Amino acid sequence: MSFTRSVENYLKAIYHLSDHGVSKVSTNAIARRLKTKASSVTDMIKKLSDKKLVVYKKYQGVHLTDSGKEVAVRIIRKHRLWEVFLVEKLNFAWDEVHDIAEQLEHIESEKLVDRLDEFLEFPSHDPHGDPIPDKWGEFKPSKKVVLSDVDAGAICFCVGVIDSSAKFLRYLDKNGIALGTQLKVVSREEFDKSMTIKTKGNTMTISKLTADNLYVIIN
Amino acid sequence: MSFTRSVENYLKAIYHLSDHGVSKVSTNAIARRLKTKASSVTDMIKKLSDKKLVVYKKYQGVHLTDSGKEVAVRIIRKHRLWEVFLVEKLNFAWDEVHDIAEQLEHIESEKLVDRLDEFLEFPSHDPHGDPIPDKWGEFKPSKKVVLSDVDAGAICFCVGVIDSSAKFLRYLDKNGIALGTQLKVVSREEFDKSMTIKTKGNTMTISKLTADNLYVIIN
DNA sequence: AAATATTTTTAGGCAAGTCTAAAATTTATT
DNA sequence: AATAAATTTTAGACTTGCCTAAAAATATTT
Repeated sequence: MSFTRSVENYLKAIYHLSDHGVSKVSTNAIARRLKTKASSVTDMIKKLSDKKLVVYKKYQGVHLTDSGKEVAVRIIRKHRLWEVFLVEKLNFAWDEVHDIAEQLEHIESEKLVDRLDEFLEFPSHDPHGDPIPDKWGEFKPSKKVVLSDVDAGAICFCVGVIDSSAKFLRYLDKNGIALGTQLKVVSREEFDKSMTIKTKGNTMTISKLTADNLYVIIN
Repeated sequence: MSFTRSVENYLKAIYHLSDHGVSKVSTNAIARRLKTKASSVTDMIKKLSDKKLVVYKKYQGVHLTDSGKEVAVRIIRKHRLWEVFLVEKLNFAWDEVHDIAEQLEHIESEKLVDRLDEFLEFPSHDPHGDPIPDKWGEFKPSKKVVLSDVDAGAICFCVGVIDSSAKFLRYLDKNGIALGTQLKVVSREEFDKSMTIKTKGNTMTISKLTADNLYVIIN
């Protein structure tokens, strides 16, 4: 099965808007996300419905069928793998890669995707900390959380920031925290909610503000 | 300037058919190459002409303008860089990469192309031995020749075969000749046109038939 | 519950790119 | 030079995906 770029984009949008294909999505929500008009969305939804990629009842919104979900997940897998490639291999910053990955995700070749996956050593998450589905469309269980929610003793790795100001990034850099940095939460201080964490190089205490702005994956 | 995929494909086809944009190309030749109908080609040619990418006179064929040539070369650069990536980094065979590169060549991002070029260490030729234009659209001077045309003393590297039968490829493999293999022509025998060549590993004599079927680039 | 506002759908149109069939032009052949 | 053959162009139609404007359905206020 091969679909047009547009069909793929609609399915991906619906997938994201429906919380992994679970709930129903309104025409307007799709239009907003794809920067198109509601009438265009209605047109396309009818086509998707004919192709059995979504279930549609007039005025009631849509939801993905299993095969629609499958297509969406395949696109997401490609998008995230390409993002890893751009950041890890071509030294792009993690905030530069989205638009390029948006194009690369439509390249058709299963062999290419699998080879890329292998080349990147089967990454479990993209540079934004979002999980990468495997070849069979399965997501690894771990999920992105804010560092301040992590219990003492846990080992995790840094996958993203909320505050992406130059100031904050510089602060992290100075302290040896970067994308992919492994860290262990040594202890948490009840009083001011600060945390002591240990990286490969050193141990340090960070403020609640810092911990609130760091995304990590628990190993 | 950004063009549709279709426009890019037409320009690339015309470039190849016109011997690097030099001579005029007929409607039918383009149709044959793009597996489309002559009438479709006429339609598109008019649009390309409106955009000043080709010069067109009814019934007289087309040729590329400078800006048409520029666009074509940019696509060719991308195509060939991606081919190198697929072969060198993702371990594709050189005869598997064309269709995938055909898709990748349309990805739009100058930064991506330049980073890829750097990542691949500025390759001068693709896996088929065709030269890769640089960032400014300039081709490196060296060109692909048949090994039997190379003078004694010259150092070159293998970039392709004419006979791509399994038998021939196996023979080359057995003798340590592969894509990218450096070799020096030690001497040429007038009598039977055989050649003695030296690779990193060993020195051997090859028949005229073999030398006739190997493409090399002279360093 | 009626009136109003919002959302969604329909109807009709447009641009890109393709097609077939027929007409125009050029090229080759007798 | 006239005719036949091949090439190229025109004319008209189709699909995909988008649009605007108006109508229909649903949701929200009063």
